[in-house]
Amino acid sequence: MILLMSDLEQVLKKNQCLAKQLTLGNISSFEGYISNDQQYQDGCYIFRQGDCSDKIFIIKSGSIKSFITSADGNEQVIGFRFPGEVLGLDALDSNKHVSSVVAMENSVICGFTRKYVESLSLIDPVFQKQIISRFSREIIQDYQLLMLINKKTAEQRVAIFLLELLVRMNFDSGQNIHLKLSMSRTDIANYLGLVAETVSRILSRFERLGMITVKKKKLQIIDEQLLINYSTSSQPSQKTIYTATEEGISFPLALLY
Amino acid sequence: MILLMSDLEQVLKKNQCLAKQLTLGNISSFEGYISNDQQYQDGCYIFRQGDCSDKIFIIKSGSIKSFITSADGNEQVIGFRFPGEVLGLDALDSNKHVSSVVAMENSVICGFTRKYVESLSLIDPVFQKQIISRFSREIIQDYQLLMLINKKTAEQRVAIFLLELLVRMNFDSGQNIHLKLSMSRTDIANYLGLVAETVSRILSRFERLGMITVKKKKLQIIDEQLLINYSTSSQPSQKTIYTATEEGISFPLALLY
DNA sequence: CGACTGTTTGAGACGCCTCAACAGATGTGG
DNA sequence: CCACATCTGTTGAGGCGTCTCAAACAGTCG
Repeated sequence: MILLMSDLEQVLKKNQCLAKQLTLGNISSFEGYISNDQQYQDGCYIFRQGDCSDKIFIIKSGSIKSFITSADGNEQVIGFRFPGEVLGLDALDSNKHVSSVVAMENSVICGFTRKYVESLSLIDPVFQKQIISRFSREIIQDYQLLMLINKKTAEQRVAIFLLELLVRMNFDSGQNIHLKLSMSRTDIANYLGLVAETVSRILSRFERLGMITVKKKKLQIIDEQLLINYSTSSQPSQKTIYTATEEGISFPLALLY
Repeated sequence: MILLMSDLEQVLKKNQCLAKQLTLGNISSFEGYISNDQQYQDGCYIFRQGDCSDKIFIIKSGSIKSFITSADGNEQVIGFRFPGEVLGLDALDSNKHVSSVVAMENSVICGFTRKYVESLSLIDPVFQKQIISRFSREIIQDYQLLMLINKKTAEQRVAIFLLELLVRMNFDSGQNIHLKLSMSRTDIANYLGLVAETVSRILSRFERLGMITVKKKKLQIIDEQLLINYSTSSQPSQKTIYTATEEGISFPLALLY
């Protein structure tokens, strides 16, 4: 029994690093403890819906989209993920992925087996807490997306989407923020429950209104406050207060609350 | 250290019961290991959005709805839950509920503290596995609801909703199934991204077509196969195959795949 | 250079929402 | 017991937001 504990304690050391990694997104300095570290080209699949797999993944660089496909071939984009974020939590029930994940640009992603995650969770309370938090946040994000699609107009959805991108990509608020839309108009539309034409029209409208400039995949935020106003239904001139939380999980979607 | 382990082993016994409970939904026979066991009247809140709490709950009898409220007062029904299902997983990130949960009829619900859950997870691999599976399923359910709202017509949504109810309430397939709609038309509509009038109209239409009968909250399924056909977009006469999974997590929503 | 994909813009159609009126059930007070 | 209010659910008419369809343009690749 004592032998067992000493074994565990060895693994524990590794864990706390992984726990930190999950917490801080400070990924590159924990190479030694990561099993697979792999580069994916633009358009390559990390995994596909139906794949039997017990891995979860953390994005180190790049960006990916995840989506589910229905029997009739319909695709539903579930979300876009950026460095520091986790993939594959949906497979931990049946060891089968229910979504597909594809790189939107050249990306580096590392994976952990389910067994690894479970073992670490059993040993390290901090790591366990982190995993549970990740799950919980994933659920919260889904809730917010649900309300976005169900209750907001097309304009509001696009405005909120842009604001979400801003914080997910860790930009500071400020004037003239440049960001790259790594996903296509079709993907954005699908994610927001719209069609590509509607997204295009609204982006053009926002540009005419002086809120943004768009040129292909290059997007510049000119007037963030105006964008925030557009994202809220009623008062276009009210001040919106950011409820700052420990991590940038959902600042702009938090506008929904 | 040995003392510690013996302490843990004591708790372990309890755990495996709780693990079973989570697995099988065979709830009533594990009274001794459940902390709080509480009765809620129709319309009473189990918890409210914003409540600081670290509890998760399991429904023993009755039915509940969970929803989130936006800043402008908009409500979005997230889901309906029935006996054996879990509530409150969204609070395990920040120890603050992001959704509200209210009983739709007199219900019995028991709660566990986060600490309890975490401790058990650390000790009992089976329990830990169960908790992770629950999280994973919650995410999968959200994905499916997303696709439902984003990609299906109003008729399909209602058809799928009825089929989902059927399996969630553990009815066998068959002719002339009676079930009770414990939620209001407004709640159904909100859940499906519609308005109450649309739901009412579609239910009436389904009745005219001989698929169901509705009288207030009493609903009878006359022709389940026809309902299944309606839930799929294209071919109204194709045979739909149920992919049977271990537990009734999402049979009818699985029609989406 | 042509073929192809992704994006933009316009015109028209349609599905669902909005608004309104009504019916049925339930509860309350006289 | 009835009159009245209230609440949920039903049904109809009209309006609007988004989709559909179509065309043109830009960028990329062979």
